[in-house]
Amino acid sequence: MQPTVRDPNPPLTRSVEDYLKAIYHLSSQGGFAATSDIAAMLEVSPPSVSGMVKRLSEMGLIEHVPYRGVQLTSQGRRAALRMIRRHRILELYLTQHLGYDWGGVHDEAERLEHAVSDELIERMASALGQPQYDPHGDPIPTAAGDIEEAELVSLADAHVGTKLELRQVGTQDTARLRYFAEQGLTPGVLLTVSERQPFNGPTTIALVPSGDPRVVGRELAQLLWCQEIGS
Amino acid sequence: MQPTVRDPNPPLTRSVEDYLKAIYHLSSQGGFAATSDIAAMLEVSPPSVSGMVKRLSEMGLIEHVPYRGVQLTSQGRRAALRMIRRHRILELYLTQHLGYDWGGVHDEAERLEHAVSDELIERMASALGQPQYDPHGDPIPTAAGDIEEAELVSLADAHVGTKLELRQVGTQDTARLRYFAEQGLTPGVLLTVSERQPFNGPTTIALVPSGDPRVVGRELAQLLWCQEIGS
DNA sequence: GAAACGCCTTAGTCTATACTAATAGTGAGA
DNA sequence: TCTCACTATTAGTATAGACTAAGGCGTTTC
Ligand SMILES: [Mn+2]
Ligand SMILES: [Mn+2]
Ligand SMILES: [Mn+2]
Ligand SMILES: [Mn+2]
Repeated sequence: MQPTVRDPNPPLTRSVEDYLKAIYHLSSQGGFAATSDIAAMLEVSPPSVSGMVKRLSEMGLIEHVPYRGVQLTSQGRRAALRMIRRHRILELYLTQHLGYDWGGVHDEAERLEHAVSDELIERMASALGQPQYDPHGDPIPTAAGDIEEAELVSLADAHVGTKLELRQVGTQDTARLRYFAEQGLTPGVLLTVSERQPFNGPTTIALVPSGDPRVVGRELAQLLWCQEIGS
Repeated sequence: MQPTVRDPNPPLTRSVEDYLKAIYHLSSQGGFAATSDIAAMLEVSPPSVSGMVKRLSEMGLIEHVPYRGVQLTSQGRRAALRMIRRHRILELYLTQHLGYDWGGVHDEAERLEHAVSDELIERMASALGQPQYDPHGDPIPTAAGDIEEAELVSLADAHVGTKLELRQVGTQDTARLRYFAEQGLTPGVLLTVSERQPFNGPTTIALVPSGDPRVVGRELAQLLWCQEIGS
């Protein structure tokens, strides 16, 4: 009788699961997730992130390059996609079957995603007819862990007349980020492309649903990664 | 700017909520909940219970009489009934709307009860038509915290011909408890009263659904608290 | 190439909750 | 009334995860 052996594969905790999701989202555009960005997304202090990063890499869930950032291992990616599947199915189930609106649904899913069993998620998925998109149009990963890669287009390249959802802002520059925020250009915003001036000129857009116009120069437009909203 | 003031009313943790539920169930027959019974119910060690008991009484949720046991304060009772409402509505919703059977539903509810919002519970209750009983026939407390007191009758007093659910075993004696367990007489078991001998004689019952007969002497029958199953 | 600034990490602390080992109280029987 | 067996509590330790304060690394700027 040995003095208690540590379980080599303990279930992931709520914190761990939320960190993995944050890292997935922050590194989805191919790079590293920075400590301070993870901290901002999860509303914890940077040292808390450093501490968790150490644990996660010891668990084999992430790869850490000191002072650079982190990336998910394939094991970490699998775990992150599992949580994203749960989150998105929950959001859809709550809106479709329990009358939630887009607003309230995210916070509820953020807590429930850690408490539901795989069985419950699959029962909800069945009740929904094996859906592919959540209420916000985001793709739902399959139970096997495959996800439709969103085809993002920079605003500078988007065709005039298309309707877009702003999905990612491709800079970490504080001044630019602050400017985008002032303009109401934050991830999740819907817009239509009104016109574009020739010779690398600015793009004019209209925000949805307000209709407010914005004129965005080419340099900044290249930083705004958008997803076309299906018909 | 003071050095961080402790929130005087932090949300209850999952552990605290489960302790309160356990204490509620163990002391429902009017007495104190014993440390070792709480420990057994929650599958933790007795010292863990002593530790939690100290915290809960500092929070004003229980009253602790050292070496005797604990009882809920009215605040603790309110919190316990809130969890029981959640648990039972969840169990009913999962069976009615998502095809769960009696078996799987309890564990799922045991986790979800801590993660759902009041709003979600009330939406489920609405979808179920403000139900009064869970899938096991247990009464669902109202949102205001009222619960139908189960009218328990001891097997020694139950009328011949009635169908009963065994709800509580009114002893802590190990030998008697062991004997009851051998006989399959544990809380939750369904039975019908077949006959009773006169002059304080034994009661004969039939287990449901197996039909197996049991003959229970008066002394023991007085320890078996049952609830009549409605028509 | 040095200085400065900003981001990242380390060091040290705190809380909640569990555990084991040791001690103390209680009530049933001798 | 005393003893013993059981139960409860205390003491001490561990882990996850958060925090603040302090120090280290790298990039930008001159
Ligand atoms: Mn969401
Ligand atoms: Mn979450
Ligand atoms: Mn249950
Ligand atoms: Mn529970």
